[in-house]
Amino acid sequence: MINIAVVDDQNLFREGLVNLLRSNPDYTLVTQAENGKIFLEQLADMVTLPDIALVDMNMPQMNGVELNTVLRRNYPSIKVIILSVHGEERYMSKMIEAGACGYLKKNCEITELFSTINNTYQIGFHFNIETLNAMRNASKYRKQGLKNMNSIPINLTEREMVILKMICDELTNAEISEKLFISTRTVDGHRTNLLTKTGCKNTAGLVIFAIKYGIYEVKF
Amino acid sequence: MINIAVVDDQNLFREGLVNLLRSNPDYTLVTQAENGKIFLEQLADMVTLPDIALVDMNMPQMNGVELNTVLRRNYPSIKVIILSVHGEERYMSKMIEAGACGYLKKNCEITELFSTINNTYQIGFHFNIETLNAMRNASKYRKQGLKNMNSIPINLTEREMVILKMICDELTNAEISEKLFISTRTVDGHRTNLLTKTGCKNTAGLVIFAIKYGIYEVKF
DNA sequence: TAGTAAACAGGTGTTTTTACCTGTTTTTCT
DNA sequence: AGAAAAACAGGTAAAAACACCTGTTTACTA
Repeated sequence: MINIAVVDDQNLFREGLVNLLRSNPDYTLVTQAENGKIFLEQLADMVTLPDIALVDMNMPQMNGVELNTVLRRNYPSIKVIILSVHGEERYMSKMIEAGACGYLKKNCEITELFSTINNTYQIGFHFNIETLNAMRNASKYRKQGLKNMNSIPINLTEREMVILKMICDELTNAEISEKLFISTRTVDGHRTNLLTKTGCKNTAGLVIFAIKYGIYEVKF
Repeated sequence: MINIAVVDDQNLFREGLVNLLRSNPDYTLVTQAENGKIFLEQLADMVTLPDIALVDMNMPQMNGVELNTVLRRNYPSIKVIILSVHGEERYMSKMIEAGACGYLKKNCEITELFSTINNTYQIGFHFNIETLNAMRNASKYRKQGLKNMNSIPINLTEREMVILKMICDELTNAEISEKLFISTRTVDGHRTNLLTKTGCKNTAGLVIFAIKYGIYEVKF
């Protein structure tokens, strides 16, 4: 018998998941909560702690990483499986560093849900090959001198990337235009597009954006 | 049927392992080699490539990591399981970054050897909880290592630091002057001093300098 | 107490960036 | 073949940055 808790702010999804878990006779649902804060309060006066906590990554008040960190410290026996929606793979490594024992996409197969829970309970963790690759990449990026490589939240064209890099190299529009054999007006246009696309105010903002998203690499 | 190769320079251990593998009817030993170099030569004129390669970490000529890297590039279908003696846990994360699909201690149980091989063949990888913890720690260390910023090679005054930070926050001279209750001319003076002291050409250079030396921290 | 560094601030002018336009050509995708 | 996206480039003007000058006040310290 595995004691399970579900922490997710999306009520419909949570209820659905709860029902799904109840359909499996091996599981006992000990509690469910809307966010990390409520869950911690519930834990405080609970007799039997859950073995497994299925925790949504994105929650108001206290998100998955934060909750994960607190649980790791105060309730190390609880194994946390992170639930995420597609496209949040870039946070995988953060999760694992924070102490997650498993990682599941919300659109996974039911069998995968069950096998992840069972494996995590028995072996102590469960990750699929996808998670592993995400971790590998995260390590690689760190190697390059970046703490974390967030994927670029907007679509920059190839040309915009090139010009952004050159801006980071302290080149002026005139210098960039020379190097690329284009008019300064064109460079200007790209620069303007970069500012609007990124939502930055000026050059300083562009440089930070470039570093943040790995477009420009700072040599230490 | 799983095709297996063994690469290990310790002849006795290798022969023992080979016999052990032969005892399992699910496995076919396609080749064995003393080191990475020989193994690569063997692979070159081999008809059926191995599915799994059990590779010792410490080998003369070409060690586990190097071989791993080459295999990953030239024979991506071969899944590498690293064999190591006790006390080499600190290299685990290196292995995984290099593309290892599994990690086994040489003093492990035979059942663990078999389950690792089977899991790696079926799922694509297999790690135990110990490996996972090693990876977690490695990430942590890397994180801390990055905080060891280079010490600032020049003497910036307190005021210059403050203004440099504000420049990184995308503030203009006018905005900085407002916040600090000083004239824009003064801010301008500080900015000029920053440029001459750091040897930068413009704002982009200042931002990169600030990040490089930990004066400004990029939030990821 | 004289010297020095730092913060302050004014003047003047140039260069660069930023912000609006406008449009054409080329490439890419359907 | 037609639509859409990207790269290209011109005009105008204001805002900001950059350069080089001047000087005062304050504080520390040799």
